[in-house]
Amino acid sequence: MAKSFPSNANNRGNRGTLTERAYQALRRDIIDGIFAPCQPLRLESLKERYGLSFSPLREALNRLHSEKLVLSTAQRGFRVAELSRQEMWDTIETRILIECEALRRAMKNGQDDWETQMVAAFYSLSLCAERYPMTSGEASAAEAEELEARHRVFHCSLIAASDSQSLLHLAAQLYDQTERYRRPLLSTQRRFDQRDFQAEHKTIMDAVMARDPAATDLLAAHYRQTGTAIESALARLKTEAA
Amino acid sequence: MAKSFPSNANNRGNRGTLTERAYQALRRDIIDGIFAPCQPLRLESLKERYGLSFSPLREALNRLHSEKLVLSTAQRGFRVAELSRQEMWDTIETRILIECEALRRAMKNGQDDWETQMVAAFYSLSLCAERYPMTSGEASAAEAEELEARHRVFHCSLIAASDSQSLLHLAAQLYDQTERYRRPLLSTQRRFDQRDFQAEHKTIMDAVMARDPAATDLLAAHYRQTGTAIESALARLKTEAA
DNA sequence: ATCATCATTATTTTCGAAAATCAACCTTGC
DNA sequence: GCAAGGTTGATTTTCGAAAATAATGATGAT
Repeated sequence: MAKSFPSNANNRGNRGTLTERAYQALRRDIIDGIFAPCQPLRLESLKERYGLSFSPLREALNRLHSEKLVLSTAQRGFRVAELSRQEMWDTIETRILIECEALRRAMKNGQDDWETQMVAAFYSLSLCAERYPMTSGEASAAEAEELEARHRVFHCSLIAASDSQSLLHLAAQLYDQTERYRRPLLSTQRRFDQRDFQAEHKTIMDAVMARDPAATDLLAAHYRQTGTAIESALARLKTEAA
Repeated sequence: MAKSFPSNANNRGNRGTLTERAYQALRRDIIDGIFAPCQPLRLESLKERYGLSFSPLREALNRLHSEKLVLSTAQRGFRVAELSRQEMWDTIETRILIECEALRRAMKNGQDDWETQMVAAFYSLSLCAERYPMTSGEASAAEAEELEARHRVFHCSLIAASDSQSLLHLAAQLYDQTERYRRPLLSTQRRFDQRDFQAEHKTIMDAVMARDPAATDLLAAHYRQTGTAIESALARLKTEAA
């Protein structure tokens, strides 16, 4: 069939090691906001929290550092990276630059199996989106995580046929960096919102399959729209908190 | 005056730690080809070679992994990443995409201090280039390293006034990844070749300062030309070896 | 001879203690 | 009162040994 999708965050082949577990756990806790931005991550308390020793924790933290989720200063340890609207938009715009170029190349090179993967990924995402809570309550963490995963696969599939490994690598990297911003959006959204998003995804996919050059514009607009949605979700959360 | 230039490779603030030393030493040895591509990097032998313990070595190797200089597989340790013409060109083209966009933005936003930095960086690079051996012999490792450093600062200064941190970050990242390919070029070049390069640099800088939109084309051409020069330098080295 | 199984060796990964470093507080002298 | 210097305590960083895992080679059965 086709190769699996690249993933900077996960595919490091370290599935079984404690370092990998530490990495996954820390990453989730940072993205879910268990650790607040700028909060220092003391080795001693992490050791206790996860029941691990220094070595795997340090290694995981270093990995998160290279993904810009944590900051580190020599001899003063690690702390959670801050979030800012400005950084979010900066990353979104760079993502647009990278992914639109990758998309152009994918549309040029893509064959049957690429299109097949895309359709499959879209369908898989649809199923997940339709399971979202209708009106009341928040989506569970597991639901949000599954949606996030399929969403990732879908966006990755759009550009998968690009001939450039480095573009795909950077796209994955930037996807990971924006996940942290997307999370509050996912947990507050309802099935209703998901349908809007899916409609956009469908429009983009159709344009891509038709090799319509305007597909890149649709993709860019989609990302900017997501950015705006995140901003209002954050505003909403802040209002509720107050 | 102005802020220092960003550098993914070095600026991690870990100056004094053993991890930092391990990182620098390993990086140099990989780039200089002391360790051949695909060669496994056994912890035990590295420990002996550098007189360090596991922890700093592992940390350094993980860092090099995220810079794509080494590969790692769970429970099977690390090995030097391979080199390929295809990967080189892929990286060069991506670099062009990123840097040209960054350059456009820099030309839009740049003020006096940006131009000043650029002129300074160019001059500093010129001095170094003029010290290169005229005809006979190879450039020393120290000479090549110094040239590389100033070259980096110059290219970084061109785009420094871009308003996007993420673009600058990616540009630095890609610069680091291409350094490994550039090295054989630097050690075989003579002052003669350096003058050609400096002429190109001058042309680019002048176009940039004049806010000429064609500056991006010049920059792209420069990188592609470098790629071609690397290819022929490699061919030459292979012929000499045989 | 071929294959599977087990023991041995090589190597990575993990641990917890020891050393090094930094921040804060507390003197002491002026 | 206040700066200089020193001491304590908290925290990171480093180490080398121990545990875990993969690779190699040997043994025996089919």
